[in-house]
Amino acid sequence: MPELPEVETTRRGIEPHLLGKAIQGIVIRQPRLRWPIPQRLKQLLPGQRILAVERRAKYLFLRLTQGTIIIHLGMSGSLRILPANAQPGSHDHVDFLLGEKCLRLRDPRRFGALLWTAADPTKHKLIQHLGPEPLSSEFDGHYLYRLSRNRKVAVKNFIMDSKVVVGVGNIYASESLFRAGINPVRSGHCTALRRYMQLAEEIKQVLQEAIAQGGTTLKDFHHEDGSAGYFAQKLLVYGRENRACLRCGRPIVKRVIGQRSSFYCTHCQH
DNA sequence: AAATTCTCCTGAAGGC
DNA sequence: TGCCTTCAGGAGAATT
Repeated sequence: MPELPEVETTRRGIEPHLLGKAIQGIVIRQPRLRWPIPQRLKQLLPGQRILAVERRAKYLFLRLTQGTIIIHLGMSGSLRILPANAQPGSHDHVDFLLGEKCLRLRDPRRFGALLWTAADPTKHKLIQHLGPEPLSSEFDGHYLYRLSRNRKVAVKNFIMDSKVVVGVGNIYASESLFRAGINPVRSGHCTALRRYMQLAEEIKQVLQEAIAQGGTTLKDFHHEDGSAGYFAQKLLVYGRENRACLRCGRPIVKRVIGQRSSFYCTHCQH
């Protein structure tokens, strides 16, 4: 399930294969993703060059000569660079043809999106209301503390709210809360500044470490060449229900918070 | 306004 | 072995 580190890993993986390349065409085998893939891309794309490959939150931008392609990988999406004639599998929905190579979008669960905009993509309706990037200087403990004053939701839900901060999905929320010693159920407004200071730092650290490891491969995530990420081996609480807490040895608890499974240590996290 | 619930979809895993 | 059920999950939309 691609979270921010996996999307950034994907971006870094595909970027060198795409920069400056001309798109010769697009093959859409299955247009029904989260939103229909615009069919006019078939006319729009041929001849355009890819000028930049950027990321904002979990969205990827392919900046073209005219306009920008916006891609979201949903929870099972992946992008790979393949020979143009590679046989497509059943969930390989889209190919961008780049001469001898192609950029292929696979998304078995089809929660992802592939859109196009002529305007500034950061002003796009899906993008413009997003909170700050977690790795930016704008995001810190003071910021979290300030925004949380009237929020009664669990701190885990609070940091997973993309209007608060982007890119903190279920896995990394659990991990950063464990590292910061905060019980995920604790309500946002009952969490002190010094706790938010540490939490913000742990979020930055866990995301940076995951990017350095090439992302977390649990089920669906693979690199642009099909290889796996290694951060799963560094997870301290996620998926470790009933196993010993790596700090105190007591069993890790699994509980559903806001419709999402959360893993934590009731002894180490308050 | 904030918080919760619903929804999209398919593969994996568990029960019988 | 195979069918059936349940679960996972990002995030917008709908609802309370």
